[in-house]
Amino acid sequence: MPETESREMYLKSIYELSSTDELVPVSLLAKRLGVSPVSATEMVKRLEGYGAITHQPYKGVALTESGLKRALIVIRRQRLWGRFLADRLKIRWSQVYDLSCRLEHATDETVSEALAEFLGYPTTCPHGHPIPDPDGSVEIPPATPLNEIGFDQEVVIIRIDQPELILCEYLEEKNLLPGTTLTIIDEAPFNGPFTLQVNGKEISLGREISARILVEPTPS
Amino acid sequence: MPETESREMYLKSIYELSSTDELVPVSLLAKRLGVSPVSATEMVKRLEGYGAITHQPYKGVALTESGLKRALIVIRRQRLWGRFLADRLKIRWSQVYDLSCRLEHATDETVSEALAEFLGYPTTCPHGHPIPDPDGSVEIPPATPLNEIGFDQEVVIIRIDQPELILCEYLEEKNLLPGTTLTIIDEAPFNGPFTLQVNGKEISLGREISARILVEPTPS
DNA sequence: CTTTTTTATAAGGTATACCATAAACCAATA
DNA sequence: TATTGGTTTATGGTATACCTTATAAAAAAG
Repeated sequence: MPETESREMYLKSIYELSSTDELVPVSLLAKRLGVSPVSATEMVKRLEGYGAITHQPYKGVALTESGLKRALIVIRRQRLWGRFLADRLKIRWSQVYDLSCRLEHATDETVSEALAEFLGYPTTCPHGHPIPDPDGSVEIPPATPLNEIGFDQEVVIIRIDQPELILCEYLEEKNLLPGTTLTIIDEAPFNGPFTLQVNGKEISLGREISARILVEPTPS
Repeated sequence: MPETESREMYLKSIYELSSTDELVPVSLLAKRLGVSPVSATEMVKRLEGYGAITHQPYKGVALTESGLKRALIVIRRQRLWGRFLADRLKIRWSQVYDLSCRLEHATDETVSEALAEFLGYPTTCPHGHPIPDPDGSVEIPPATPLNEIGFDQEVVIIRIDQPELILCEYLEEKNLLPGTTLTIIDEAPFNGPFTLQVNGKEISLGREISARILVEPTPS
């Protein structure tokens, strides 16, 4: 399979979207990549032909072993670049994901391994995700979506799932970054927003966003 | 004009090839980019339509003012990445040009300016070429092709023109890098190779290669 | 000045990756 | 069970960027 940027993006997106569920609906994939469902189906067939994914019609797609490895190698590169952009170049946290996404496709093994050494083999990206090994293996530290946490439980943000630009700009403004400590102090009815206590301030946060914020109880 | 990788490569190549002559023959451009003359002509027409280059049929192409600026911005990015790869990642000198060439297209202004600051605003790339300003302006320090230098004149290598992989691997092996001091001690007849004195050793070097090595007399 | 070489153009094709529209199909629900 | 809605397939189209083959035109060389 020739490694094009488009194919790498599909594999990466399937990986990111399959974090919760087993099968990723093609429609969801299409929405994620900003293409029509027809285009996504086309590409899904191509990737299936290459043995990178499996497709259960009307159900969704999943990465094969080799597809998963490819995805994780791409993700390793993006997360290494993420660290570089954030830590060394002092690029704004919210911009890092999108910018590292462009660099990941222009990076081969020589560069990514030299970069890893240069950075001192970091273990997580600026959004809190673990950086896979060069051979494409990761262990994902357990964490709980913020919307599943009860009241008055002090938690610390571990990572942000699917950290797109708009979400990150919002979180950056509210200072909800990995490492931030917070407590849910109220919950509006009818699936309304949570009220959080963060750095002595009260913040209102919608359900959808809070599902993307993964936390764990503070080790008190 | 949408900035595709291919277009950026054409503009960059035209710039690099026009260092000596005014007009770059389309055939030369085609050879440089590894495409057929027909394909190069097609692209030349497109770029002319965008106002990035001018084309004098049967003569060659030249960058317009805006095309030159675009080319120099791309070149700035490549040369900054070149410094990063060589100095920070310790990538082998001969590999740097090709690897930085991939990164240049994945870099926007935010990243390239942050990179410039991180690197401490270097003035030359690892091959000795000056790094253009962010607005696309350069001054090229004078230097003489090695094949135009007389005998027994001690010179120092300033830069390597068109530093492709194969050339660089050869030069790296022979230790002919920017900063190296050498003297031409002999010249074979019928356009045969030069004999150089480098680091106490004698080296034989062909004419074509020596035309790519730009030097200046050592300030003795 | 003619011939050869180089350069350009014309015509037809390939591959990737996207689009819209319409028809067929499955699944879940009313 | 029939219908609705999401999914898939089919068809035809776009854009980029490459290819080969062949012809035409200009430049250089004899």
